[in-house]
Amino acid sequence: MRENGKRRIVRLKDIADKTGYSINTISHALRGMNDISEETKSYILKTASELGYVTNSIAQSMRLGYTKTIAVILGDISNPHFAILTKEIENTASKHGYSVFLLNTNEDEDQEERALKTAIQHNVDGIILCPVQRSEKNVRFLQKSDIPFVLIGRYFPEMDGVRYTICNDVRGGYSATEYLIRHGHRKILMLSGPAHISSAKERLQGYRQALADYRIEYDDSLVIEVPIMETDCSTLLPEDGYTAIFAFSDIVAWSAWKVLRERGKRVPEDISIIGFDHIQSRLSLPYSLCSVSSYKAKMSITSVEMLISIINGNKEMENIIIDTDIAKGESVSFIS
Amino acid sequence: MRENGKRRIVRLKDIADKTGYSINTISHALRGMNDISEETKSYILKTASELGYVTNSIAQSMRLGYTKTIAVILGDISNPHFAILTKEIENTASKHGYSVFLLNTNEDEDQEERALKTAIQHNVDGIILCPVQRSEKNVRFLQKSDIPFVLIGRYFPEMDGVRYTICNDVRGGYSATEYLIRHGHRKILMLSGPAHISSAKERLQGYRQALADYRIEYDDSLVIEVPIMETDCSTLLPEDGYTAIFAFSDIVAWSAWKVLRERGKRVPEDISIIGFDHIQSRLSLPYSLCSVSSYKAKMSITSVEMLISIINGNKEMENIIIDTDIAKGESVSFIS
DNA sequence: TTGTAAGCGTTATCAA
DNA sequence: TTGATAACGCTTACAA
Repeated sequence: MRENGKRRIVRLKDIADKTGYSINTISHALRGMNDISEETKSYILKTASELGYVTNSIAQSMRLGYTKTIAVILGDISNPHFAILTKEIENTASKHGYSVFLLNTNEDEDQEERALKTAIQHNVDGIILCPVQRSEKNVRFLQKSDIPFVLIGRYFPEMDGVRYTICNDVRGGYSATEYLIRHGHRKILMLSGPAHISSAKERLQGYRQALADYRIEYDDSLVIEVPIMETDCSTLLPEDGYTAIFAFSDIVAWSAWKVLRERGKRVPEDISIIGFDHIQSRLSLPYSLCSVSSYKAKMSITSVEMLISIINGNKEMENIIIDTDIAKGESVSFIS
Repeated sequence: MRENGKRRIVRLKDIADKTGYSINTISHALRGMNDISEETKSYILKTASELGYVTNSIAQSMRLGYTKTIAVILGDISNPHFAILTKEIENTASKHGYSVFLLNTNEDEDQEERALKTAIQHNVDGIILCPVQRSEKNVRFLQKSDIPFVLIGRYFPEMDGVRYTICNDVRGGYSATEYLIRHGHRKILMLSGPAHISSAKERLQGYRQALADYRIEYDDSLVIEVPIMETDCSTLLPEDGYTAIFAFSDIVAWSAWKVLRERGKRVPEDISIIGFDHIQSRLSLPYSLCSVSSYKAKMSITSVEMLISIINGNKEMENIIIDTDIAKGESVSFIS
């Protein structure tokens, strides 16, 4: 199959040579156009499959101007939350005939920039991006490049014309906090994400709003910022001063639970915990973490469909803000 | 930036027109070749970046015959084990200048076939595949297509010339079982994976080997096959007759733990559990599952480097079988 | 119903 | 040091 080191790919020309028809006829026949006689068509199809022909979409793209690929660019696919999103995105994209380039940013702005350039270089038709949000730079660059894109999970409130699919983080943060308050908690530790990330900021905002509504004084020392790529918050978790924790993500929540347990504290008897993302929707674990569920499948499907719609020239897109729910779990109890 | 609906991509020609040089000169300058004077070069580079030029790798591929892309095809990226592998693969690939297409098979042979064809269509330079293994069909097809590929995590013992990176599943299964035996267990339930999957078969083989070595009679009824895409094994788990469980994967192990807990059994006091994959290397969880650790990073890195080596024409590749270790956890105790 | 030729954006060959 | 031209494999407009 190899000739002088280079892989021999079967081309239209090979089928043409074999059948005696022209390249054009082969092309038309293979795409089932109705200007080729049934006879010739089936003869060509047979020969093509005998030779093991597959469309060369590189050449096709060259001619047609699109690649039927999208890029999915996010922080870290090994984070279950992103993994679940990506699964649904790939699935939906594939249903629509699109293939997915996967690129990690590791939440680093430079890597994000490189990822975006890689995507553009490969002529992807569109990009789904969970932005690092260190600054607006990379998204501005994207905008200028005029490539269709959709943000997922995070957005820039001040940027106009940037489409996004997010969940209602303010509401989610609010209901998580409210849920704890209704269980009698008043000293609620917030393990927040970095302030430059919109979802972190808005969950915190929801937290503060709930405190205010329930006339609980906001205490600065009860808000701790956990780095976004951190999986172990042992050094960050205060020894005491709170009866409940609201964590920015399930990853952080589980880690906090682990640290508490190592310190001899019981969950939920001593400390209640609520997380965000509900990764247990995919992962069957013995102990259930109470979590704000963000409908990952819906978010993924919406973002793909939104992107494809933009690719197809639709200018008037509504941003999508998906509802959240409390997924109850044993990590929260009434205060004793 | 858009003209009549189509995105305007900056081409070499645009830079040529702007600077007055020929396309050839631009191309050489941009690639830093030393047959262009420094003056012209820097002038061209400046203009290129002003216009926002990025290489069109589609056109480049067309000409050069390679795409600098690889496909990663596996069962389900939302499975943390695969997610971690994929993260490392993408990271390593990117270091070597390759971009990654992500394709899920959902452990279905037809979807696998479609994924392979999609990959080939997009002219990937190589494929990393965790095969469905319903049959040898798709891998035979791959072999015939002559595209470089490497299997990861699973292999076909009877197929010659198919390169793979796996962990030592027999040894892993053996040491897991031995570990339980040394903790006094003799009635060990094996929650096995489907028999057509090599890793499942070999872990089971290790289990049987260990039983034999320790003179424990093999009991057919203690081996249960859990479907590979199953995340909930509640209907499959026997009520009693065992004091320990060896699960094919951590996913299954955690699920079993959950079911046991729902049934009022304590882990490890009543039942000990050991899993496989050690996904807690990435995920901080309060309760630690004892698990066979399979060095996912090493496996991923090796598979990428192996693939790239094959792409570069290396014919003599050794298959890699990676060692396993027991990652201790509180889910196993001495029998009481 | 089928064939010819141009063109997508790049790189390589050869000439100036 | 720079420029003209062909070629990669495909689709499309037009010709036969």
